[in-house]
Amino acid sequence: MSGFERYNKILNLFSEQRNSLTVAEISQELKVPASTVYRIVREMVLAEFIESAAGSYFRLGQAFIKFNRIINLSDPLIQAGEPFLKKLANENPIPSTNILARLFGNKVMCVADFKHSTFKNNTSYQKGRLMPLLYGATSRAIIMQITEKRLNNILNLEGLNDDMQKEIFIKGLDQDKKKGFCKTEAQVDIGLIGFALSISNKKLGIEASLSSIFNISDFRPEHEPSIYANLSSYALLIERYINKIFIDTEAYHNNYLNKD
Amino acid sequence: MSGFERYNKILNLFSEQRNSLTVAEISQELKVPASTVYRIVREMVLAEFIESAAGSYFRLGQAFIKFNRIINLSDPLIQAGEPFLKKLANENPIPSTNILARLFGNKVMCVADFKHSTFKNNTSYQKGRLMPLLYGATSRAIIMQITEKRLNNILNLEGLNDDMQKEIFIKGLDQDKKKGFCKTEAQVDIGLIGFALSISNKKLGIEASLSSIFNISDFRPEHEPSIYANLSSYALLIERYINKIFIDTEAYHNNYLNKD
DNA sequence: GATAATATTATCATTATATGATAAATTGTT
DNA sequence: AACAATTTATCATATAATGATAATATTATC
Repeated sequence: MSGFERYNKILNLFSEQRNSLTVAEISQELKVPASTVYRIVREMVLAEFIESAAGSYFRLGQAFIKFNRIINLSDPLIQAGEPFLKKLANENPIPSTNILARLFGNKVMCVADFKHSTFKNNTSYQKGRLMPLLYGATSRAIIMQITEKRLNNILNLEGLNDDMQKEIFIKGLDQDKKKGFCKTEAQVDIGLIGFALSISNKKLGIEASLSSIFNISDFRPEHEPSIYANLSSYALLIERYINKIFIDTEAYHNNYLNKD
Repeated sequence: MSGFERYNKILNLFSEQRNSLTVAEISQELKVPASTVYRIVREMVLAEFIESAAGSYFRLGQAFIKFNRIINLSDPLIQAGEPFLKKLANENPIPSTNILARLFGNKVMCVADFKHSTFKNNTSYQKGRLMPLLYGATSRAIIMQITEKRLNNILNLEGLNDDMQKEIFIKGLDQDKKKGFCKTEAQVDIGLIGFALSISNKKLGIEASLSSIFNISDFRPEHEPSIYANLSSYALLIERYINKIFIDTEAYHNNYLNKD
């Protein structure tokens, strides 16, 4: 364990379920002596990446709130996409949750979401939550974009090692790719149906998706055309807006440099 | 530069204004050779704390979104306070922004906010934003809680070195402490008036404040009683709820341990 | 599409830092 | 007040970070 990994491993012990830990627990999990963990934790407390909670427990620190805000204000995907999620929700024919997601290691992470007030369901998708890579339209619309080689690596990491199964999965993806959209039923949450389209920007390295999730009980086949129409027009709008941001940023940087 | 500080210094170069940087820029700012910066940045990119953007720029990474979510779900102050902010906003006699804030190093950070739909003003206060320590009711209601010694250190860090000025400032704080609430006009944003109360929990180490911000143009003296009534009842509610969370968490931990 | 300019990675001897066992101090509990 | 648990300090040793330089890779320019 060395470098940033040393710190990251500690941070990654924290989760939704286990949001506070003692030094003894960290020490046990990482098989590192307590004296060493104390030293490392103290450093991170100083930087407010960790904070001490009651009863010798430690929690994630406020620094994450601070940096999260900067990302919200500056991430081109969030900036470009978030304003449209509400509009998409309002134009969908039935109650929906609408999601912008992107790759995060070998998982998919929701980076923006808007749930319509009439949508009654606790979807798994929430901003910041990691989702499985192999299930759900949201994820499929992302991994259908990446190269076969990378996909293969990621699939292995996710535990899909069987060649037969892998081939089936990739064939399914290829079909979705041809169609240009993804549709899955109850793959992530039972009772829900999801539709997704890819969003990408090569220059910015963005491999993302826009998706709408509905209750199966609300859904009728005749809704499908308008769902696709909405998704595709907003996906296009978001891609264009991302491009605009990219160009503006470039201009800003050039300007900044010239002033030296 | 050593330990976590090495990584933290790089992260802290990113800001709302400067949300992407090149290695050359980082190298210049920190006076560290580019070859070293490349190595460090690569590590952080791997951990997704930094990500590469277009044109050899780097940005803050998605890891912050992930950890921010865990904090939102688990921070006792946010958990206890956030649900009440909307209610407070609805019960205030005039349009308002309502804020939960706490100490963050020698600054004050907003950790939750709710702006009423009728409140038309871009307050500086937004979740994750660092605010000045010496100005605004929100900040005063926090620093009035801390010990004289610590306050003195923090005031020095904030550049209030003059003994005379310091004394005046502390006397003003003491008066607010006696009154039990803070009221400031136009100290942070012109055209706004703020009211704040302290929120604390010793066991959890929480030193925070609950505040309501209004447009001066909406405000009439006859509103003041109900503003105070609302703030104090919600501050009390939030403190009690924090305590409940504290007790529940303790019980959970005990339960967890007994199962071993 | 070749060439020049930038950006990124690799190498490696030197220097600096992290490690962890132990002891000491602090804090919390009964 | 005594005891247990948590946290900090110490220090010799092992390990990792540093930065100058060279080698690639990527991007921009003509």
